Amino acid sequence: MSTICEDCIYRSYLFNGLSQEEYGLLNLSKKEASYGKGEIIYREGETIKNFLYLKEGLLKVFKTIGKNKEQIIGIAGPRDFIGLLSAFSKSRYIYSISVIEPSEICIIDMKTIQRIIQSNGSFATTLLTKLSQMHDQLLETRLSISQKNLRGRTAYIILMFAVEIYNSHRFDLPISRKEIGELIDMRTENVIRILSEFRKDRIIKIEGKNIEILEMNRLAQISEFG
Amino acid sequence: MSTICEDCIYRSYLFNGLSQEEYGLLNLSKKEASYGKGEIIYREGETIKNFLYLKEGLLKVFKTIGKNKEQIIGIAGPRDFIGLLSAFSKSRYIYSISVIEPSEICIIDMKTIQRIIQSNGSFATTLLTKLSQMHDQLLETRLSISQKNLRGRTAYIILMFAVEIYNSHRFDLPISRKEIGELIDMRTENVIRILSEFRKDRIIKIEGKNIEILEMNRLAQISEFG
DNA sequence: CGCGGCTTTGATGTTCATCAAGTAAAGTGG
DNA sequence: CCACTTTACTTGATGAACATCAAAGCCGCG
Repeated sequence: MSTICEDCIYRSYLFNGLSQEEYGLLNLSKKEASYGKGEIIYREGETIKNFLYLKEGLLKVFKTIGKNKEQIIGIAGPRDFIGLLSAFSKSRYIYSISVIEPSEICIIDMKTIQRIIQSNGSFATTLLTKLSQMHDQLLETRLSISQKNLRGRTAYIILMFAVEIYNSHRFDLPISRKEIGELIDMRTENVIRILSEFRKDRIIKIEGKNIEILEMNRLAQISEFG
Repeated sequence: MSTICEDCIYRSYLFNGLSQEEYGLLNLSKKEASYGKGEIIYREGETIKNFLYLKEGLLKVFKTIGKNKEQIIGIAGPRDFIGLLSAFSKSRYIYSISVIEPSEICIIDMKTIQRIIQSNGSFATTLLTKLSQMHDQLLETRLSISQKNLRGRTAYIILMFAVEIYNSHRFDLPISRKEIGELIDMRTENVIRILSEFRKDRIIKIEGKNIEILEMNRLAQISEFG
């Protein structure tokens, strides 16, 4: 029950305006796959063969450092391209990807993408734009985090989930306290401590994984500089 | 006394294998400019009109944070593309660039680049690769720095200058202690303190701006972890 | 020659990591 | 399904790493 790319409601604008022939290539190459919580989609070091597009779900992009330690680079959500970061610069992935929430992924052969780049200049330009935007944002996030103190980082990450991922002032944290720490360079203990502080200060309500933001403005201020 | 791109000995491999017509476009559009120490090439926020290529010299890529505070993102050297980071994702620069060492820059109209992307798929692919590599390395550097303690960061930056920029175990630091701090997220005082430690431990010789690495291996170990 | 920015060292304070210890929750195998 | 093990969560106490403050010498530049 595979959708035809031309008619796909999840389709990224990246694939708008292709020729009939190019859509044909896409449909021929394209596969779809479902992944469950905790599954690894690929590991750092594996050869890149495909171009991956996340239709639905939530993923974690990370690196393994030493033993039992992970550095989380970012969270990928619906309509994100995955592995695009290394797809053109390396032959092997530089980060690993695992599933946070059940995900639907479109898989397109890299050779097909290469062929479309060759035949379609607008596609190439749009891809350049997309890639640049992703990289910009990742770097921006890192620079931003490294400037903030722990309270600022914690506020920042709560806002990220509320605004960018769930678009709601109330949501369930999809990751553990430990993983939050790995994402914003903090120890687990401090993530917990500061979340508790925010609760005591009545900036958020928090019960297990569930978070409700009570004072958006104060949170934004703490994130900005607190 | 402008060189023709086809014959340019500084030419990046990015421009290899263009057609006669495409070289024609390049030569028509291309300008060259010299900049002296301390000059600002462009500021964060300015509209992007050109594609810049550094033939010779050394530049500093940075962001202004608050008042009198800068975050240095990286150092650009010969054969680097400048502003490529924002060129495709934004209409305005997101970082500023200033000159550390006298520089020679090639200036090509963005429209010309766009036209070549349209007409030449290989060029598009190579550009995608180049852009990805630059971004990868920047992000990698940031992640790396954030994992290290201050001694590790200081060792890392000395090695970066020695290996990537000057390719020599003896060189003059092109930037101030303060700027080193802005590059690797440290206070000026701590940069100085740790450089002094390294001297006392006979890992480096240091006299003003001049640095000589005495124990490359120990420095590498400290950078790696310690 | 004097002002402002860079460099250096020492003293002090704050922030955050680490250690420890206990409870709760979630897998796992019999 | 229950006992068991592991992993996540939480709080407090302690110490190390780093920022901040202060003061003085140096250097380049108008």
